[in-house]
Amino acid sequence: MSKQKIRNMEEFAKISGISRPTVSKYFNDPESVRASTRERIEQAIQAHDYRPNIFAINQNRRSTKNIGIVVPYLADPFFAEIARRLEQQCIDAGYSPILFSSHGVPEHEAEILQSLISLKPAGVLFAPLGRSSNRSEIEAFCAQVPTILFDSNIEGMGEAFVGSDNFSFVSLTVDYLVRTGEPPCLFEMRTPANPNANKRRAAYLEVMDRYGAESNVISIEGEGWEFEEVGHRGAMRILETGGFPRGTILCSNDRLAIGLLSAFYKKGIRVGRGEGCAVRVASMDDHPFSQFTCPSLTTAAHDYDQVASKAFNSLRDLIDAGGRFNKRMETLFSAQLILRSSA
Amino acid sequence: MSKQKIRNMEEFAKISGISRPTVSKYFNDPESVRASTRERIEQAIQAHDYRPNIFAINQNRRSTKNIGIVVPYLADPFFAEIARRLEQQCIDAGYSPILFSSHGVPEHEAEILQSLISLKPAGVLFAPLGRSSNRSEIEAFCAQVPTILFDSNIEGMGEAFVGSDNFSFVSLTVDYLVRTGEPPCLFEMRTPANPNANKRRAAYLEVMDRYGAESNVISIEGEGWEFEEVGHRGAMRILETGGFPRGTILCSNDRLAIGLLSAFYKKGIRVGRGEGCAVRVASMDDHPFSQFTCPSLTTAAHDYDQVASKAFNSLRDLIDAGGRFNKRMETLFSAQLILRSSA
DNA sequence: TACAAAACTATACGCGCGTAAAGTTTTTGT
DNA sequence: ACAAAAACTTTACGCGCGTATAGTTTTGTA
Repeated sequence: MSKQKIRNMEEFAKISGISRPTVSKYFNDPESVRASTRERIEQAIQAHDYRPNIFAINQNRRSTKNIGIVVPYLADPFFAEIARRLEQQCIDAGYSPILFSSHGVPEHEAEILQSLISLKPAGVLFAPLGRSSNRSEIEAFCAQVPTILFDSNIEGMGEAFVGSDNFSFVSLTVDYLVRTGEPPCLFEMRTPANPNANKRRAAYLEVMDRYGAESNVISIEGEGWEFEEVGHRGAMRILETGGFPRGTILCSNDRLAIGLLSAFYKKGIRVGRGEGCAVRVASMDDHPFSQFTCPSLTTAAHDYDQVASKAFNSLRDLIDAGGRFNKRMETLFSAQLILRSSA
Repeated sequence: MSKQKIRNMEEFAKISGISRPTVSKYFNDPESVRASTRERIEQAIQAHDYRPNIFAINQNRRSTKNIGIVVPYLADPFFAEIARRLEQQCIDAGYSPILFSSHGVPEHEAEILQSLISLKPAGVLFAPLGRSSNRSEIEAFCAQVPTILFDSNIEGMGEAFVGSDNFSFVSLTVDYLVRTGEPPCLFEMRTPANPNANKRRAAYLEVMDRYGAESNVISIEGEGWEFEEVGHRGAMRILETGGFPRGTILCSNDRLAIGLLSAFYKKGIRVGRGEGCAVRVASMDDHPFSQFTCPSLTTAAHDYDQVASKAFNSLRDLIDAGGRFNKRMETLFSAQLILRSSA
């Protein structure tokens, strides 16, 4: 540290012996000043620990170095994980990520978008709630702020979409289940919050058809984002009223599977591919906890890193392109089959 | 909507027919202007959808309406939950919460604090990493920004601490286990990230002593915040080298217990209080997923709502008091025993 | 050594708002 | 109905920085 605290760039410029406009130039892009100048400034920064006032910087700029990251439900470790990767990408590239969770509530989502506009972000990485989202609100937002959608696609919204190829999730798992046993029934929510679930259902029907197998969709009731609870309750009801129609179940997502497995456990029904197992369960997402379910969950994994990288790079391109793409691109990454004990 | 977009408060004032200083006064506190004036302004807001420039507002203010929320590891649903409640409290009180996760990395934590200073928050709700935190960094931060610690206490840091009473977690669970069976051994990490773990160990030793029972602490190796993984690996090693010393295990936290239970499952050892169960497991935290473990986890629950409310209200008091308390207060909430199937 | 290009300095203005001071209008209480 | 209080309007300045312009110094090159 040193004597007195510096109040503003004027003072800092004086102390460092460089003119204010040049100092300003440095903070906007250190490479834009002569190496010797850069050194002197950086020495002064070290010595006096000065940072330009972020609010004054952003006041005039049409856009800032902020990047908004919006996820639908942060208490879901899947989103926490993907958000973590996105944050890191932003920081590495010199942006300031600001993280928001809609907490499963459409009104929160809309409010988040509203306040994001005030923050004049350079761009936004946005995973919408899906079905319950306020479409017109999102549309208005995307018209104002360069936005990349990820995870949940909403047709036509944002300048691009980056996510996972739901068809590959289903075909990989169904293929494996058929190859090693029998075609599965599908365990899902009747009114899923997330559009991926609908795509997975459609994929299931198509894949089963391709195998010439009869499809069998079990749609359970339940609203909201507490999927484990919904899966558990739904499974309990089924187990108490005749049971599942097949000994092989494909679960629409891992959180639902966690609830399903806990129901099987409670009923004393052994799940797995080994001896003495009554039922096999596979699922989709490779949720961070799916490794520790009982039994551990055979699942199709998102490529977290690829999705995060591609989403961020797309946003970067979008920012460089001035906020608009000629064509809305959709990038889908294939799933990877993770074989564990449940199927 | 209406004709053209309003650029600034000057224009907005003209259109609404109120002078700019009065409009400014309104935005600082709607109650501070005459009801009739308020109505005219609010009508104009509705009509033209104007919001003052947040950066210009914050530029001059010594502190803003921002409240920083910092948690050590957001991929842990426990912190996601508590963060959600804190966010809501902030919003309800008219503040803008800004959420950060240290992602288990001390350097990130320090950087977060640095950038928080730039945001001139009215206050910060801070759950530090604990052992690995950079103490002097945190100390310097707390000297500049009104800060309330929660969840993890670091002696002397921040103006107050709000958390859970670790002793009650241990005494409740041990008491129950003793009453219905035998005194437990303690399953924990040797070098826990979080200071609560140390308090729980101390409480365990004290409580066991009080019962005249011999304590037995099993400290497993492992670093970082992937507690499930650590718990699983640690438990597997123990099960493969002689097994646990007692048939009753108290786990230092639920995430560790999730790993432990998955190890028992893998080894075909039945956990629970019922017939044919070889071992009972209880734990602490009431992690959002502990309901869906196999078997469901008997645990001591945090009072999420109380902790969140008290932490926020303390911060509010702190802000009202000008950023300093005369005395550093520590508030601890007692645990509540949640009986499920594992013990 | 000279000379153009690059990088700098000095000066000045504007951004959108907070806020103070002085004067004017409206409201309130009696 | 009237005075005091409250709320308002007008005017003006400052915050910390981006950025434009014109002039000066440094750098790279021949």
